[in-house]
Amino acid sequence: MRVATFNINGIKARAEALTSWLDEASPDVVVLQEIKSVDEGFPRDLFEDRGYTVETHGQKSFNGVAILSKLPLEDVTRGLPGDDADEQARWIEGTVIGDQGAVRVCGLYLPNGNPAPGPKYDYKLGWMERMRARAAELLAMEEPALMAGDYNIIPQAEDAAKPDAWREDALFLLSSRDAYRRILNLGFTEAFRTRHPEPGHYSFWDYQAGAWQRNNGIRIDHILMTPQCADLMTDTGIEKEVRGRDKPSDHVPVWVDLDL
DNA sequence: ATGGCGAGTGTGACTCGA
Repeated sequence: MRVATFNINGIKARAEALTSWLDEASPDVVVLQEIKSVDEGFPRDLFEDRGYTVETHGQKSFNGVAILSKLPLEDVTRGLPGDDADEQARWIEGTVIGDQGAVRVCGLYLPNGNPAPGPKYDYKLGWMERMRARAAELLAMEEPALMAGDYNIIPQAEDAAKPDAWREDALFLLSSRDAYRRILNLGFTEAFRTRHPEPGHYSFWDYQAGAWQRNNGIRIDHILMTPQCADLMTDTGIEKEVRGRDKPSDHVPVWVDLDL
């Protein structure tokens, strides 16, 4: 079973790029971020025609997450627990039933947080505290589960082409990395870094200033797995070349293969 | 990490993103 995450930066603008990638890569499960659409406006036919079950958690203009699954998808929940007043659509969960067992899949779009300091940065750190609570619950179940998405966190200097340029940015501030580390250190395994310890792998290149052409990227899309899930991992990768296609997202897909 | 972009909203020029 292949599970991928992809921040598509707008489902309407990315219909062609996303469907052509799905047709070629054919992942079993994809979590999407920044669909930038209400649920009623999501072009679900595009994906149902390709055999995917579609579950969305959208809002007008911004944010919005979704799960596409070719395998049975059960017990879908929307929203990150812990703040009933939070109206930003950034979290969705579902249980995917594979041939050998099930995995709980959480799709997330973690707040950017800029400018820092400020209310947006406070929201980011508060959101990460709530995510840590949910992550602890997932670990306590002692079953295969993963949290995949756009974390808006550069975990270490080797995850940026120019780390010095990000020192004061909400994606790389020490307090941001601390908050990420507190979640990871509960007992999760980050899929990509376990298999690819060397620097120079990125999942985002800005549209501006020739960032793609200069390979001025950052690695901010991650898949964190519970121990029971990590035991099932057979491979993981980043689909870098997708960034060089027509009308691309500024992010590329990141995936993990599970023996399920 | 800005000279340089792009999407959404909604038709002007703004907000938002990373």
